[in-house]
Amino acid sequence: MIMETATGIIENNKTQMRRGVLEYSILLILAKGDEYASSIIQKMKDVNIIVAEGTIYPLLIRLKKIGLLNYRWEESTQGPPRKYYMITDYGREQLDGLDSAWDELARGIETIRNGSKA
Amino acid sequence: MIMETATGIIENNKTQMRRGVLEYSILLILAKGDEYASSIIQKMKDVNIIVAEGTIYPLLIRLKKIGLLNYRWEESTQGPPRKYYMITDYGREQLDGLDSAWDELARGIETIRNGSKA
DNA sequence: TCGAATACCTTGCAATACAAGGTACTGAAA
DNA sequence: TTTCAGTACCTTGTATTGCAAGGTATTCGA
Repeated sequence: MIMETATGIIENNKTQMRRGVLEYSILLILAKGDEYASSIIQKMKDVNIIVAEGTIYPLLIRLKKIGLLNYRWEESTQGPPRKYYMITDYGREQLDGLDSAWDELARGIETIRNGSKA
Repeated sequence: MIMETATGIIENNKTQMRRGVLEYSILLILAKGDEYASSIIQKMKDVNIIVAEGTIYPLLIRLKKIGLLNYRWEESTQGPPRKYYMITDYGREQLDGLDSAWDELARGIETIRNGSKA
């Protein structure tokens, strides 16, 4: 049984909000250059979007499966080999659509926030 | 078995993005004035945030249960009585937190989008 | 009295984020 | 040469939750 506390509501919602943009931000990051899972997690953390490993690995596999991403193995001198993901042409197409979706959502929220008092 | 199609990916993600801001937008709407479920759905649809009835009713009940909302019954000349929801003081407090959470997320996405090419 | 419009609500399914736990490689210290 | 710390990969099980579908009740006009 999980208690819902004051900060819990906020935390919970932050998590919810993040969920919605997970795939979007991964594609955004990979559109700038190839990255491996751990570095994606780090880049997202840098902008306060927290993702767990258990989230990112299955997600990358899924995005690969539906053709948005590909990967290649690359040796590392600092540990085990890294799986570098890259975005496909198809992935870039889809990313365009997600850009629009995000803009639309952001506009929608903005409208509700600032809209006339009825 | 559900096939994932090109538009399906986008649609799916739009849905995902919406999910994250569902509670937030409900609180935003109710912070401006009392509304009943159907009118909330309509107001959200007006800004292209689509919500189903099966989503909103359980959600309003949940938000009431954790103290963010209250409601009162009001007669209608155009059908059955309406359950008008209103935001509580506690709800307003929490809404402040959600405002920040949204701003932070929007900033994060913006940074990833426009950040230096590295 | 029947249907259309409006409004409320519940059930069951499917999607999915994440905590927790696990494997394996490298390099350096003991 | 064994052990440990750091890095990187991955899987399993659980809990949450949005929504399609189905259901009840009220009002009003034909």
